[in-house]
Amino acid sequence: MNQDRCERRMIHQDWVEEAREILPNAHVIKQMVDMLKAIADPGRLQILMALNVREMCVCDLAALLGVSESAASHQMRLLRHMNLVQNRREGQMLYYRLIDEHVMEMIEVAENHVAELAVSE
Amino acid sequence: MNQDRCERRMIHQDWVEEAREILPNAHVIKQMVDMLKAIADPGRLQILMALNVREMCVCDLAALLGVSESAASHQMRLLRHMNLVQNRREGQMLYYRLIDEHVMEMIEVAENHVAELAVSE
DNA sequence: TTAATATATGAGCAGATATTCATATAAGGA
DNA sequence: TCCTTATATGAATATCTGCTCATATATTAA
Repeated sequence: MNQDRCERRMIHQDWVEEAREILPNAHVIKQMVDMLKAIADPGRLQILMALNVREMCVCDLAALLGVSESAASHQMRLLRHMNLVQNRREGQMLYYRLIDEHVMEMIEVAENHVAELAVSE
Repeated sequence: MNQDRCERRMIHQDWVEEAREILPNAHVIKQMVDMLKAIADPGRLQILMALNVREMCVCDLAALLGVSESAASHQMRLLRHMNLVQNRREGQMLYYRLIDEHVMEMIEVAENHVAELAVSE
């Protein structure tokens, strides 16, 4: 098995053990990844950036991205389940807004990163 | 077509247009998403956090994650192509290290986010 | 109550992504 | 030179993800 071979070939066992100690547990890693995955999609990223300006309804977001309302609604469900957005009903429409300030912090870091890439190219 | 229906049903055309103006262009969005996707994976996230402590070789990283060296090498290629890590040869081994400071900024925000989730639960 | 609008949701499909397996390359030692 | 070790890589497979389509729910108006 590869697993065994790798155990035998592990070069710096002390480094690996130290790394294991500083790494968060599997549950925390999963929560971090879930949040990152929520942002790591062109559609959802644009939705989050748009909602940072003002709340919007599903049809607006669908029009913004040029996708069906069903597709937009699926994305909003995902963001809702990740506790990144909330909605407010006004008549027939649901207005979505951001509820998490960390998301925009991360998006800003990503923007800065890309801006620096552009300079260094 | 759904697309047309949605255009017809767009509720706040002015909001949508304003959102379009503040959104980065498609190329920038893609670069941001590529970077986020690179981090949004349990294996790569742990690799990046481990490399933040010290450089490591592929076999160490494979052992750390409990995956084959081939799988680890594929992940490293991806991170390399994203310009997030660099390697340095020392004899037969390649030592990988971080070359991007934004990645850890983002990972720290994600960590804080999860820590706050834990408090509010 | 019936019809229309706005959104939600489940199932299924298509495209993307990660892993495995086999093979290739690069360096060191015999 | 030949063998071993460490890593890289292409192809195939398996899993995941996002979209579409059909249908359901909730609200408003007639």
